[in-house]
Formats: sequence, C-alpha cells, structure tokens
Amino acid sequence: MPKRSTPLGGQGTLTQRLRDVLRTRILSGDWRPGERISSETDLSEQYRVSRVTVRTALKSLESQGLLDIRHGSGAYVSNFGSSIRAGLQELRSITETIRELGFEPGMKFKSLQQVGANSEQAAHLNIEEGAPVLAMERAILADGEIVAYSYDAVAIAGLPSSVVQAIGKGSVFAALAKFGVYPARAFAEIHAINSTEIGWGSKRPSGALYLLLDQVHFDRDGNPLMHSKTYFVEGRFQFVILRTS
Amino acid sequence: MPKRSTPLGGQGTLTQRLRDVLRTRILSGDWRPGERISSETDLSEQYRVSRVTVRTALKSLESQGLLDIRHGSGAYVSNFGSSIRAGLQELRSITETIRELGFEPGMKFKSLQQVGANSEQAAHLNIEEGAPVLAMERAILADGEIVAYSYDAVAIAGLPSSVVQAIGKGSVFAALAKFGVYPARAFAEIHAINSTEIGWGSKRPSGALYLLLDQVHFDRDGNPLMHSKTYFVEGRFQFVILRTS
DNA sequence: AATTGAATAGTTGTCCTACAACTTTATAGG
DNA sequence: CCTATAAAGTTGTAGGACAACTATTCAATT
Repeated sequence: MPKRSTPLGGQGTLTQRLRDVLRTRILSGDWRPGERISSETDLSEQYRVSRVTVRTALKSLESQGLLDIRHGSGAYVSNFGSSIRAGLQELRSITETIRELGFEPGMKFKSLQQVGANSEQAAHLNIEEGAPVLAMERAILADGEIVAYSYDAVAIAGLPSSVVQAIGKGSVFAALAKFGVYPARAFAEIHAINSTEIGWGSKRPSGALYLLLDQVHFDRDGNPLMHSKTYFVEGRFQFVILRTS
Repeated sequence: MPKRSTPLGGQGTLTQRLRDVLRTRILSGDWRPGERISSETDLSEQYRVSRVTVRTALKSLESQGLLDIRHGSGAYVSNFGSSIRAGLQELRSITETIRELGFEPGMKFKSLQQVGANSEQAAHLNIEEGAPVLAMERAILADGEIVAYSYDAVAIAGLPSSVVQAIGKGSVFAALAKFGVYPARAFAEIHAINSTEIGWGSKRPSGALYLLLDQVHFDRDGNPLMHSKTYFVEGRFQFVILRTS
C-alpha cells in the first residue's frame, strides 16, 4: 500500500478523493485555462497512487468539462474552468454554491411544517396523496439579497422528527446528510415564469420574472426524496450548462 | 491484439466505441431500469477487450447518469434511461431533437447574410469587431407552430461562401458538418425573458415569455464557432437536465 | 422456527508492469 | 531555411494480481 505525502483527505473512494483535489487545483488556478496539467505519471508519483487511479479521476473531470484529454499529448484545462462552478449539471446545495461564488448565503423560512402531500407532490415523490411530507417555504439570500424563493417537500417516511429542527438551522442537504440521506441525482425541468404571486416579504424583488427549477431529488437507488420548486430571481443568479456531444 | 466477435464498429477509441455499444444496449432495453448489467469480467470476455476498457466505458456511462456502479455489487441501470435523451446537457441540433420528439421540424428565415460582427458577437467569438460573420434570424417550427426564435452568428473565416446556401436549406449543424466543422461543446447561459420585442410574423405567440438559451459553440480545440441566442416560447418546449453529484 | 454469525463466492477498486498508438520536440541533412 | 527522420514524452489498452466490499449460503445458537 503506497503512502502519500498529501493524504487526500475527504470521503469516498481514492479516485473520488483525488478527483476532488484535482478539481480544486484546477478551479483555484494552479493551471491556467488552455494549459497542460501534469502528466498521468507525474500525478501518479506526486499523490502516490497508481496511474489507473489518476486516469479514472482525469476521465471524470473530462466528462464534467473541466479537462480536455488528448491522446499522446496530455490533459488540458478547458477554457470554461472558471465559470463552471455554478454549472447546472452538477448537483450541489444552493447554499454551498452561493458561498463558493464569494457571497454570504442566508435563508429565511416562511413556513416549515409537516403536512399532507398535495397531488403534485404525491405524484413526484411516488407516495399517496395526503401522506405526510415535510413542506417548507423559504427565501434564499446572498449577501442579504433575495436570489430565490423555494417551495420544497421532503418525503418524511422513516425520517426522525428531529430532522425538522436540523433543517431549520441550515442547508437542507446538510441536515439530510446527518440522517444518512444523500441525494445522488436530480431530474430538473426549467421554465420561465412571470408572476406576481411568487415571493413575499419587504425585500421582494421589484420584477416578477423568475427562472423556475422544478426538480425531484433521488437517492442512489432511484427513490424520490424531495420535490423542489425553486424560483430564481432573473438576473441575480447565473445558470450555465456545459453541453457536450 | 485480441479479436472480438462483435467488431465494435464506429469511430473513436476502443473505449468510446464500447461505450456507444453499451449505451445503445441500455437505451434499447437489453437490461431493464434497476437491473444489474453483466459484470466487468463478463463484458471484458464478451467483447474481447481488457477490463480496463470496460471499466472506463462504464464509468463514462455512469457520469452520464445511465448507470449506477456499486462497489462489490455491480453496475445497475439507472431509472431515468429513457427520458435522458432530450436532456439539455447533450449537445444536439434543435431540428433533430424536434424530430425525435415526434414532431415535424421546420424553419423560416427572416434574414441570412454576411455582416460585420457587433461587439457582443465579437466578444463571444473571439474575433475583431466588424470582422465578417454569417448572421441569421430564424423562426424554428414544430408541426408548423413556432417554438423558438433564434439569432445566430457563425464565425465565417475560412468557410466557403457556398455554406450560406447549404444552411438555408436545413439544419445549421448539418450544413457545417459538410465543411468539416463539428461543434463539440457548447457553453450555455439560461435566462428568463419577458419582452414583446422578440419574434415577428403573423404566427407570433400571444405571450411575451421566453426561455433564452445564450450559447457559444466550440470545436474540439476550444475555438469558438458560433454564437447563438435562442428564445424558446415558454411552454412549447420541455427542457430537462439530469444533475449528478 | 427464527435469528445470528461465519464462511464463501462474486463484484468492483486499486496496483503493477508492459507495450501500442499518438504527439511533440529535437536533430541531421539537404 | 526547409524537410525528413529520430527520439522522447504522453495517453490508450492489455493482463494479472490482490484488496475491499456485497450478497448468499449454511451451520450454530437461541
């Protein structure tokens, strides 16, 4: 078993940990866009892992659009590196995304209670109508400014009631993680919405134009965990997608 | 050099060819959603490739959301397999997407001419302001109904003038392909737009609400090829994204 | 009978070595 | 200066081995 100088902290498989380290290095600018990163052999020696592990990690970053690997030449930092952080295809907590973009995330609950699922929620979560769900209405803030309103419903079956308190204190993702629930995938639909019925409070934006992200989160096994309708105030959040063929 | 019974036709690396074959098998229902596919060793023997190649192909399909690989257990077909095809993250011609969704695609040009690049186009295409570009304004139809208005600019340097005629007859992608130009990636920004300034003609939709896909297409080497602002009429086109962690 | 626990076989994760295929750089010759 | 060739460097694939994890089987215990 090889020992490594930089212990590759974190969780997950060795490849995943290495991938995260390399992603951080790329995003932090260790290599400039268009520049060639170290060769697989070099990285293999540097982190004391096999070349197979390095290759798998690089391939993963390539499929995320951060790298462009060319046979016989090397792996080059893609020219989109800096903007991709807010990429839609990567499933991340909104709170964490806001923080990584350099803002101070915040959250204001309008409601947070256990209710019976309405027909839309029941259909998305694959449960009976009226079955208990944890419903919440939140305003999401960045540096004190409202960037989105979110209407969420968590399938509550099997979750201890203490999760309610945990959610009230911070990120939904972080709260669920404490109870062993990890969203692994989300299936999202995007719409443009123009309505004055959305949002509340005094800091409500003047416009009525929103980008709606209507998504269902699933766990590893494909079981629906949460239905979420998030209305992003147009102009205050930049959504980007890297499309590949 | 191993010989394989099924020759894995197509182009690209061995891994890419195997990946395409396996993706086709998955989408065609060789294994049902949730079902475990053959083990890496089995696939390795079946296609006469090394386990490394099989692993790389499977990992690629996992990052596309088609598979879920579990340590010590196997690779399972994800439950979204059938819906993903229309996903935003896959770069495809709008025309072809419309046809695959079962509609008859159409296109109406308002203009198609060589002009000097404006500042926005110049910035996105990384050329001088005023440099020649092929600009077009089009309405995109599905079954005769307008689903989007698109304002595009192709960096024309090096392209023969005959490409203009080819584009006028059908898909832009198809026309460019004839001249050896293949968009490999696109970087898209999404916005909600409410404006009456968009669109033209008698079949113009009554509403003024659009989903704007503002994207730049790049070739394999990262050179910008085309800037494209496409305004999709809200409600007439469904955009979905699979988000993974 | 039901539950627990250990052994077992099967599968993915990582390692090592080797070589093929491709790209870039260096070199020699004109 | 230009071209062709050689050399070095890099990614792609192969094969074998073992570790780590999962699912199953079956005997022992309650």
